[in-house]
Amino acid sequence: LKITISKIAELAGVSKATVSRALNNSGYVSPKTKEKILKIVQEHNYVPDAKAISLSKNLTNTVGLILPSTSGPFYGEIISGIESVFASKKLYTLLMTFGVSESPSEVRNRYLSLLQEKRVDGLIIFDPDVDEAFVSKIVALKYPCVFLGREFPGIDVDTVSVDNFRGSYMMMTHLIEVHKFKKIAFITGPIESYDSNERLRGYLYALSDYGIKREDNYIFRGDFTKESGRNLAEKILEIKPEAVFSANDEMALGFLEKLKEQENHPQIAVVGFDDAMWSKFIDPPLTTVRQPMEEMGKLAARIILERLQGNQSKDPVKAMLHTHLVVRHSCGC
Amino acid sequence: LKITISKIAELAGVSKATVSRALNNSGYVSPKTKEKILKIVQEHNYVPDAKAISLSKNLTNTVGLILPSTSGPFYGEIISGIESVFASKKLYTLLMTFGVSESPSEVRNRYLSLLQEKRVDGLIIFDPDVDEAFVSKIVALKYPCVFLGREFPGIDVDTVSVDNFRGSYMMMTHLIEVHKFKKIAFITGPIESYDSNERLRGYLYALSDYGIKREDNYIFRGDFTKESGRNLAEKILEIKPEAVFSANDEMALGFLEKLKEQENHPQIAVVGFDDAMWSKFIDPPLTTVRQPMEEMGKLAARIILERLQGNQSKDPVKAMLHTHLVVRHSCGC
DNA sequence: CTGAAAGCGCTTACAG
DNA sequence: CTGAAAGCGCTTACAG
Repeated sequence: LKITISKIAELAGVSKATVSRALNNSGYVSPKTKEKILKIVQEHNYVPDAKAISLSKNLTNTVGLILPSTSGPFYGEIISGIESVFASKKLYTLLMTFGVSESPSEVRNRYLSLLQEKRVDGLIIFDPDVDEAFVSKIVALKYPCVFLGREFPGIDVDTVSVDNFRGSYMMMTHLIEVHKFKKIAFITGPIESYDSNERLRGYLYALSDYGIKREDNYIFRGDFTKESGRNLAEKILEIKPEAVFSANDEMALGFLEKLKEQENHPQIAVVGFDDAMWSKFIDPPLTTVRQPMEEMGKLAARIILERLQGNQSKDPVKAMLHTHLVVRHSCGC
Repeated sequence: LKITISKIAELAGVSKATVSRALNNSGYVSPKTKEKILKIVQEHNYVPDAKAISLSKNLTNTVGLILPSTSGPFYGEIISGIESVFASKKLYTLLMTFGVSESPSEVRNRYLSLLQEKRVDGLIIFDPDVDEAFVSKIVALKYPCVFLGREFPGIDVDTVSVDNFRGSYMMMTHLIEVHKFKKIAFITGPIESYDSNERLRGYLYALSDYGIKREDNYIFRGDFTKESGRNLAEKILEIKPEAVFSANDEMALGFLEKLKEQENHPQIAVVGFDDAMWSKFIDPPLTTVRQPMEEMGKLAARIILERLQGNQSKDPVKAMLHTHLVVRHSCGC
């Protein structure tokens, strides 16, 4: 019943090797036999089994894409960036997302095993909290891998990250130069978040560069959830800031909502980071920093592609993409 | 260099078959030899090659997930629904999205070939515009396949869809019973959209059931984009409706934005469909209909799983999930 | 230009 | 309880 290369060979009166050559345009095949073979292939609607090809070539033409569970705004963009370069190259994407109930180490073992089982030819990994030890472990496997959203200066691995520091700094420049704000509160993300720390660093550097004294009680610790922005609102209002810079849009929204619930609430500028899908729709439309997630996906895909095509030994790519200030009305503009 | 089952067998002084049995707990292996084998496996960090297993078992443990390019609100939810049931079952997801520049037939051939190449064991397909002929073609391949968001009553195939008709009808009930509206305009999607047509059908049935005369000039043809909602606004306002029911949230938003730009604009109820990620954040928060996308993903995954476990011949599952009315303020509540 | 044969790394009757 | 052997469906030197 099942139609294989042997059947085709038999029907065409040639060997499997010749059929293989005809199908792959590899080696010489006389035009006549080739034509005959292709005709039979057509008639029987024969398509070679990818599993067999994979085994004999030791190549799956598949790369694993690892993303956090969050159905956040940008994961879709990363995916489309990647897919747009893979589709034309006959490369496939094996998607693995984190389960909410899984521990970080379970997740990591799960995606590590994709490589160990040789189920994929390489990996694109967006794992915000991964540690250097694990990255080194992955790298030791010698498969093409690119990490997204993080930098590992000491490790010989490809990374594509986003300039959080600079984005944050630009936002501060806007608040300070355009709006003349001096009393600017900052809401951080979780203490272990690399992104949050970079954004905080941008805030602090800008203050320093503009000669504004840093006040530690202007810095509030959130956890990236909208709730935390809400809960912090009261305490933040006590210091009577001119502006509140939140390390992400969610917390900015939480703060804004709580703010609007106060009667006679003060006019405070509120800005965020991420440019979430809804940021432009809220009231007032949120001034924020946009991360080039689609570009990130595209670049990662191109890097993997190049590695797959044999440039395994080239120097690691350490790319950092620029963020863009998105000025809307919540800053007072 | 590469460590295979043969090496392990050699090191353990047994045959490959025995190693295979020890690893898979298939057949009998004496505790002693099993222990010895497992120890060596550990030491050498041996992980069997998934490609080889796939070939010999003719099973990839992978299912293809086909989604439109749109990084829309619900695709993320579908994915997490699917992943949540696959992760624990050692099933993998091959993700394929539509390229914007691709023709529908190119796209379909691309995902059809996943099956023909035996790259996946089954398919979960969200292809809003697929035609019956193609569905039949897929079905003929005899692989487990479930179609999302559409029904094919005449075809022996699993489907998981959403009750657009009922969702639309419920919305109308709300507008008519709670708000006593009679003059309700409707904005459709593209004429060929199945979803749009079902939603329109709900609108028309409700009118009829409540004895409200249907006025054809209350129905406006949009194309699901925000722009089309905007562009239709002027014409819609001419008929002075009490409420505008848009076949999706995007167009409702477009209409709302245009409406708010008019000075002294009338108080018109505006409601949508989809419960997009941003719908609750806009001003006023949008009353809409929520589709249970995560559930959809979960159910599809469970169906595929069951088919994969051998219940290939069972009757096709024709599931239709309920939508939920999400009442916020844009309807006047 | 073509074929026989070995190989990719597993699994699985079958025989003992 | 274990091993020898065939098989999964391809590719690819090698020889001619």
